[in-house]
Amino acid sequence: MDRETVLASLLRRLNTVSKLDPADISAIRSLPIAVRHWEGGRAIVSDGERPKDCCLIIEGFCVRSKTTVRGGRQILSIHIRGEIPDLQSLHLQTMDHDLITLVPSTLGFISHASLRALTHARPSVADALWRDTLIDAAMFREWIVNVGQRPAPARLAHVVMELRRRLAVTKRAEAAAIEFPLTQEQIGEALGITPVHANRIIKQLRQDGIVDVSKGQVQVLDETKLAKFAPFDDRYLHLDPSA
Amino acid sequence: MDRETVLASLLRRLNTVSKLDPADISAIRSLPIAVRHWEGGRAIVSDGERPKDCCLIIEGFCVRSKTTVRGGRQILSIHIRGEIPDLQSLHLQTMDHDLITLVPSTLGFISHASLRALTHARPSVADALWRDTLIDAAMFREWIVNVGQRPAPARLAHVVMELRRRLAVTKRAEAAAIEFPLTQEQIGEALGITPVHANRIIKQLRQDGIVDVSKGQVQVLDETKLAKFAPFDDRYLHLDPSA
DNA sequence: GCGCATCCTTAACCTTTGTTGGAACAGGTC
DNA sequence: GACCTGTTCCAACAAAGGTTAAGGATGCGC
Repeated sequence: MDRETVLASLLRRLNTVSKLDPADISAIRSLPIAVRHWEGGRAIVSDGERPKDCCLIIEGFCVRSKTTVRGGRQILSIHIRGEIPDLQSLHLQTMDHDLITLVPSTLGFISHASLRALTHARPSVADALWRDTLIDAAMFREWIVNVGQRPAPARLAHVVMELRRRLAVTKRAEAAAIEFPLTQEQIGEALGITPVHANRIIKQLRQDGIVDVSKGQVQVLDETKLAKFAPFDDRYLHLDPSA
Repeated sequence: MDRETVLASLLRRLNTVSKLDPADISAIRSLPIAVRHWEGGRAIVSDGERPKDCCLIIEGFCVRSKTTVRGGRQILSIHIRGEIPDLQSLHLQTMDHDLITLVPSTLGFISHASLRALTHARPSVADALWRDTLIDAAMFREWIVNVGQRPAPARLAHVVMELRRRLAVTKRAEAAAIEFPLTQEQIGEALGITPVHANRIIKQLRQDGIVDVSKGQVQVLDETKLAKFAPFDDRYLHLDPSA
């Protein structure tokens, strides 16, 4: 994997979310990044561990999740390329959840040491990364609303809308279909429902002609119906650095 | 309200959560803080606003919440004294949720300008505040698990356990009772259930001799039963700066 | 003391979601 | 081809939680 591509995916994300000046960008460009490939369905870091680096997703999909004592698993967020899903470990040394690949992925590891040196040398880069973790928190807030307030079918539709909006930034959301590499069991874990019920609502959304969730992707069947069924306001994603 | 008391509540929180050296502490001490009193049930900042300062809770209780288009309200977190519930607005200019007092409260407002100057001058203070916002996110993650995975009675017990643990840090959790100034409707909004159902589970927990939620407080009826009913691991609160 | 508003409480009924168990299908391996 | 394993799909029944409606308590203002 060529270093220019790696940096491009990182910088695209940071640039859409914050304003970076040329000096910041060149400082980020000189960050050492160790590229590694990862199988699908494998933990990158697990609950209780103390990682020594942060993980940039160069290509692929990851989820973060927590497991309860009763064995239930809750998916907390879905991550796409360009994101650093465990940036929080920079200041929260011990993981309180798992980070897992959904599909075979290319990852870039950046040591805490080099990140800390960078943030201390350049407060404006610290601000950008800080902001990134705050957007993470904003997405968790919306996820709470999703699980707490919406009926199951609307929950699924909302997750689809969000992922679609985020993929659009990376220029990879084709008009009507997006990648969605979750099994029905994982969809259940994301929405706080059983896999059986996940299957029911997927069927229902398909029959109602709204979206078709299958084979690792989502086909939007009717844009208008979807927008009506799951009203989506992307403000919480804070994609505009000046707003 | 005497300035020393104000600083004490802020520093206690930051000190239990991060390691601050004497120079950091004295820099924080010189932060300008405008103290104001607020009625109960009133918004401090609302969704869509662009506040110019952050709000320290000196005395009282606040919640953060989001309202859906269908009118449902979801409480996202409960905040106690010493906390800065909208620290995130430092880098996320536009609020994506509301911050509301539950009871008459004393608040300290600290301008974004002075906080930004401080974090840029002292990277270690920036790290401490950054860490604080990351703990915020960790609490949201646990809140997602609570709403997504646990049956309603266990959800309530978990919220009680968490608040109890956090109040203990401020030395105000008496052995068997804690302040819990939420109406049953608000409890429902926190747990993602209707007020009627909130009433049902409160009754059940009381009858089962676990906790008694009433009159703005929670009485723990049986410590052992509670611990068994709602196993609680406080790791996600990241109260130990070195862990 | 009366009236008003807010909160707590309960009951009956209905809808959504969970549980159990099993069939059908695909991809991979021997 | 036969045999895995993981996934999708489905049906019947049970449990949790939502809805509606209404009565009782409590505190506050007048």
